[in-house]
Amino acid sequence: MSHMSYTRLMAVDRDQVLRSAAALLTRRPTATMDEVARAAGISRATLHRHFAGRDALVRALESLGVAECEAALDRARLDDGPAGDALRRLVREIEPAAGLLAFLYGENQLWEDGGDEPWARLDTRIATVFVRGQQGGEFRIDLSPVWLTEALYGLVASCAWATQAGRVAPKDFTHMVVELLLGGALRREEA
Amino acid sequence: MSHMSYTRLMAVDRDQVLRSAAALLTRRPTATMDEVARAAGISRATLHRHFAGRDALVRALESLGVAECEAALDRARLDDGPAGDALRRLVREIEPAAGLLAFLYGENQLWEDGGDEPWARLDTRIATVFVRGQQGGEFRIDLSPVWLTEALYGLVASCAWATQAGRVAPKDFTHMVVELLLGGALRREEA
DNA sequence: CCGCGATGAGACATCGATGTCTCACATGAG
DNA sequence: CTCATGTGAGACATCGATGTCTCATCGCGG
Repeated sequence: MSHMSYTRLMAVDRDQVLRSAAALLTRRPTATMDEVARAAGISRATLHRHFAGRDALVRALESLGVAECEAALDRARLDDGPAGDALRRLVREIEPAAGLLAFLYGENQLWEDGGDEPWARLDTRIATVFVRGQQGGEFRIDLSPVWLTEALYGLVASCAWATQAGRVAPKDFTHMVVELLLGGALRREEA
Repeated sequence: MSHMSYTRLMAVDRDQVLRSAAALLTRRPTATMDEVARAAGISRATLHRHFAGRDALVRALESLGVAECEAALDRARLDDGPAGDALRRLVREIEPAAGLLAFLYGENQLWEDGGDEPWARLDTRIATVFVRGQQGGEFRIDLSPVWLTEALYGLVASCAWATQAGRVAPKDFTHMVVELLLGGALRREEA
């Protein structure tokens, strides 16, 4: 069976190529197809056999990012317990994908026409947590769920970049993002 | 005097070109030099007479952004009164430059080697406010001033993009940024 | 051993953006 | 009026990245 031989002889794992591409493009968003190939340990020709072009590669990375986010959302069990705790779990689960997310976040700002189709479901699921927190009296209602969702993406990306630049310790990632998003910079009143 | 004639005959104002370039690149970061020229109402040749190349243009925009930020910091009187109020004034004063800042913020993430020279002084001035707030017991101390500074940039850029995408009302810009940065999503205890 | 299929290396054309140049035109100073 | 200067329009070469192609090689199954 051709499928059998394909599976067995394919020396390079498509998913593995995708991972290394994500790792490289996270650090250098403008990396060349040739650099991506070398980073994956394959030739440019083989890379092009897996992904028709740069657009296809980026779209594949987008799918990967969306999938990892969906998985993180699932693991975070957003509907359980207090919304604040749900958010903490979400950021903790999403941290491993933060670099990839930051790359895709920056990439999306380059496209005038919002190609947001793959992200719509994700946005909705996240915004739902904020809505739940607001309705339960846990979150303030003067910050719209849409903005809170956007701010979450922004803080994750910012912290990922700051981490890569050495301005934030990797071990503090979750704490910095979640505590700022939930509690803000002000000290809580010692009531 | 050649200087006289230069000043009087120069139909296009260099600063005006810079402004329109900022406005365009804020919306479409990948805009062509030709598009930038047309947006400024001049030809590509004239644009190139003012700025040696795209790099020079971007660097000029960076200088403009830094200058506007410095001016905003001055107007905000960061050393006066409670640090929280200083932050509110800062975001309010910086809002007009938010689009340009967002463009430059995204642009900086594309360059592997941090060309942070122009921003260092700015970062320091902003971080100083957070330090002051922490020392005065106004801000929590588990979020580093460096991260808070980075988060401020990130939230400003995120809100600028969200505003452009129609996900946040322009009139809410300052409130959304400053309230999230200072207070976070959680409701304050009704102590 | 033979042959198939995947790979690597490289040549090649293409394409978009950029930088440079020339030339004609318009406007204001003298 | 005449000339100088800034400008617009366009041609032109260049450069980097990309997409496509060919060919030799290697590894494994038959």
